[in-house]
Amino acid sequence: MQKKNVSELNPNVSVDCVIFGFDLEKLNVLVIDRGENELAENVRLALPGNLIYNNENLEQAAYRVLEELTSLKDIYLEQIGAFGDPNRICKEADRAWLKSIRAEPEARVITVAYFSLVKMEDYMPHAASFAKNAAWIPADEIKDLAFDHYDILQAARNKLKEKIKIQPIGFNLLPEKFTLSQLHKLYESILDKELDKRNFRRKVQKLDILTNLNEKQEGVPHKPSELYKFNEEKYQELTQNGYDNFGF
Amino acid sequence: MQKKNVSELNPNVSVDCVIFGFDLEKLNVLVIDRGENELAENVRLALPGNLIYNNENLEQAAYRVLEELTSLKDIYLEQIGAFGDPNRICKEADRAWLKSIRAEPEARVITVAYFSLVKMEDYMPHAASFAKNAAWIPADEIKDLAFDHYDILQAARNKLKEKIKIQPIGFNLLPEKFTLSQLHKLYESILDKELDKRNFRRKVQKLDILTNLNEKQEGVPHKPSELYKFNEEKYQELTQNGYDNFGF
DNA sequence: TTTGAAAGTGTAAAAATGACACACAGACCA
DNA sequence: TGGTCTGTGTGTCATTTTTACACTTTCAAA
Repeated sequence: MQKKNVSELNPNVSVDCVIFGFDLEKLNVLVIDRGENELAENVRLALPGNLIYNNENLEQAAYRVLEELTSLKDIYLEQIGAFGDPNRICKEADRAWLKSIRAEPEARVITVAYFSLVKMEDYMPHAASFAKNAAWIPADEIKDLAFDHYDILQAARNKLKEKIKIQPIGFNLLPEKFTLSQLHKLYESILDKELDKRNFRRKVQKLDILTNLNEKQEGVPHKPSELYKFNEEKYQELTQNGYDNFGF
Repeated sequence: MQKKNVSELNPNVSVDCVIFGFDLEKLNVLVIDRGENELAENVRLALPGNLIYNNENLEQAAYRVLEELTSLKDIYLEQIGAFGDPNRICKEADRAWLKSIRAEPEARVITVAYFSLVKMEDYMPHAASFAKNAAWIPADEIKDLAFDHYDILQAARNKLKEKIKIQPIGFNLLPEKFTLSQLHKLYESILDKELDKRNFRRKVQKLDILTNLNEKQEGVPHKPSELYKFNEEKYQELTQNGYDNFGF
């Protein structure tokens, strides 16, 4: 057997990324539009992903995919799990598309999915770096995706839901300065249920991980809201001292 | 490229299983002893696992590994995640061992780990079916394992810990009839902390998923305990009606 | 019959949760 | 300039949940 070149692509393992963003109204997902050619409407969209290189680990591969697409680094990233149904590449359109780009639609590919949380303001469609074939789509409006990516998306949403009950990772989706209402809406979007305003605020206050910036929103046609930022130091302090309950 | 035989082994993807058992005292893990030849003490033990076949999905592969080893079917099984560090096969002893069984220690293998929960009584060392090179080892006594299996074991324990806070999967580890004390000890083993006896019992009672069998332990040198069984119907009923809180 | 060992049981204080309604500040418009 | 619109921000009470804590019971074995 020939000596392997360690930096070649592994034909059997890919990573896919569910990249979440929050537009202060609802949860969005960054998807790739593969274009109209021979592709039915419902599978034009796919999650960004790629085969891994033999010399990188899975998480590195996910970061690479993310960075190649968005130029963003230091992003919150977490593994969802592996998806490896032998029939996950069963849609005819997917097979055709694969053939067009790498000519091995018969290969068994298992994929390891990651979800990442991005401040949408850092990667908006009008930015020069925004990939031409990428788009933010509201998570609720996605009805189908290529391959098994719709399943992966649902798994990602569930994982995010569970995770945010335990850790305040939601702050990765918000701008540096945000209002309590925005935070509130974020939790409602992720948990997919209404939360009582006053009870929500009480709970957040008790967590004691927000700093009031003593600034107000400007230009809004109503009473301006106070702005807050996430206080990472305080959070670290709390968790290191064994604080446990960031649950919602 | 030659036509692929779908039932061949995929050289790049394996599954490994963390099989938990509970001896009514502590949590145990089923490990494979690879024997003394050229292997340092700390890496003689490994998790059961194998390469996947190209025509089976990941979960099927995990069930296959489990059944090949224990002859057990219909076991609780859940994915932990994928582990794919390029250096996960770095220990010299592991490379030597791999060479001895399949001669491709250079191949990049990512593994998808599962944990499963087994009633230990169904698979005890003295049974005819018990694999000669397998052994139940108390989870706390395992200090190292082959490859990255020690990391996988820790991930499995964490996953189990999180899961049991949400769902009463612990019953998969107990015999059909069990005492509240045994259940109590199980939760303490998994959560790795003491739980107040009375508070624990009160909580369990409120879950209302146990049936009192109105039988007592026999032959114990102290007040005999009442025996209970897990009431699956009641559990299904509760969960389907949106009951949510099986937390500990 | 005594001893040892685990089973089983209740209460009170503190904390967390859930339900609920109105005054306020600014923008905009007539 | 006064009125309207819109989202912001705030407190309380009843209920449930959590936590901490100690003694009596039952059986086997000595």
